[in-house]
Amino acid sequence: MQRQNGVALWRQIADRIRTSIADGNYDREGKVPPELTLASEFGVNRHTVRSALAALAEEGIVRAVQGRGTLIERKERINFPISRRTRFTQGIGDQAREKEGLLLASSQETPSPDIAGRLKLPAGSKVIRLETLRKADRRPVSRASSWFAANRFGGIAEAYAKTGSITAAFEAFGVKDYVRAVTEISAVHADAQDLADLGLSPGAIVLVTRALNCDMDGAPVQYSVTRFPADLVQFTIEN
Amino acid sequence: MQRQNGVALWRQIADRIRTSIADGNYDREGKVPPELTLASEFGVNRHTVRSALAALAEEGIVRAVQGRGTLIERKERINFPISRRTRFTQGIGDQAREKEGLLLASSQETPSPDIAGRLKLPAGSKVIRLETLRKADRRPVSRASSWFAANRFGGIAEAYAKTGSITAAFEAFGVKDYVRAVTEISAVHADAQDLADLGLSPGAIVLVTRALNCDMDGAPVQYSVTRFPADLVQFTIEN
DNA sequence: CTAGATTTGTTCGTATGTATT
DNA sequence: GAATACATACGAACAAATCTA
Repeated sequence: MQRQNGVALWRQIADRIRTSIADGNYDREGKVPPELTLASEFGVNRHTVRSALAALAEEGIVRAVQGRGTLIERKERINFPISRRTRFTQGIGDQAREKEGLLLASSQETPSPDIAGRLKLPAGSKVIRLETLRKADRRPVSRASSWFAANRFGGIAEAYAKTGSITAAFEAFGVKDYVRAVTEISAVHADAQDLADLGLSPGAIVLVTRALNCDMDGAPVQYSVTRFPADLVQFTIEN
Repeated sequence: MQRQNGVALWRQIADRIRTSIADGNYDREGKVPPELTLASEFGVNRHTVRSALAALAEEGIVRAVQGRGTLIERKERINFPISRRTRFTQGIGDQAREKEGLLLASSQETPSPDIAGRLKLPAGSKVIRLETLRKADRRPVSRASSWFAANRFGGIAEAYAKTGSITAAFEAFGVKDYVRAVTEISAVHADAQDLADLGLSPGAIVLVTRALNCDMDGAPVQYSVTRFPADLVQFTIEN
């Protein structure tokens, strides 16, 4: 365990305990080992372990009870399958009881060269941008920016706001079906926006997907950049 | 930019600049904006920005030159395609000149329930574990633990050590072809092992894949957990 | 039920790292 | 580079809640 490298010891330890919980290492007992045990395992003071556990308690992952120990409140990650037929709501399935899709903002704008290229738009085209937030069981699980060709999908913001579903909104525009063409996955540290929107703390990890959806004629209909809290989400690709 | 959250300001800023570089935001100039510009952008003191840039220089990402500015030395991420026919060496393709595969260690052991289940092994079976490190242009790009059924692949460690390729090693055991059945992707903070093996600094992000390969009869032949430095690697899924 | 062992909660003090001016 | 304020980390000791024999 290193010191003096810009990341506080207690946060490094919090990260390791969080991973251990997600990996199911403490499933037997349903609680984390005692503070003194963890302290000697990590070779640090008990105060440092306590700071780490306090951070995890803040995140709702554990709950400390005097005399009993530190109980695990929430452990598994939500799994998102990625396939040709990726659908957000279906993907979550029954991994969460309450599912919510919010439209944060929408606007019409001139696309960046990158986005125009991905959507194969002719020069001078406009796009509609949707900013959306998805929650599962009250917790934010994704924050997406999506772009659509304005001439084909004018008014999609209203359709999404009404239904809370991209699939339903597409149907209103005659797109009965669509498929995921490409997905890029990377991971970065949460930025200020992520901290606010996804309710994360600095140093948290965000999984970023850049995805292109096409209609059944192979024409791009949606390009989106979605950010997921990495401690809550993983992806599965089945071939 | 938040303080008091376990991650030093200079490291948060280093992370953001690193991401900006990887996203190509400074491609125009080939260098990072002046320290005073960055300082006012992030709302911090110039000393703090200097600490951040010093850390990035330590990682070999930038190089400060007095009078000229802070030049970008290395920027793009390596892209790994994930598909039914995922092959490591082919995947890198011509994104790197020098490619290297090292066998760090190998052993025969009793599998954990998780691993026995993934490989569909009968109770009491043994497995062979391979610890491998891959480099591209001298930099470590992945660190893998792989498990194989011992009764079918006894001696695969030697075959891998000789060829540096799983595909070649499989051929020696009569597995002419294999396919990727499932890939799980998640992201965590680098642990002590990652810091050492992948040459990362604390707080760095590691992309973790858990992959199952099957032979053409659909029988599992390899389960592996691979860790990639997130600032160097991204994944692409084409459907 | 009591007594002792376990485990978390709290309060001192001291030294070092971080960030600003 | 120096001075200052705050955050981080360690150590020792004791208090309070819970469990166990």
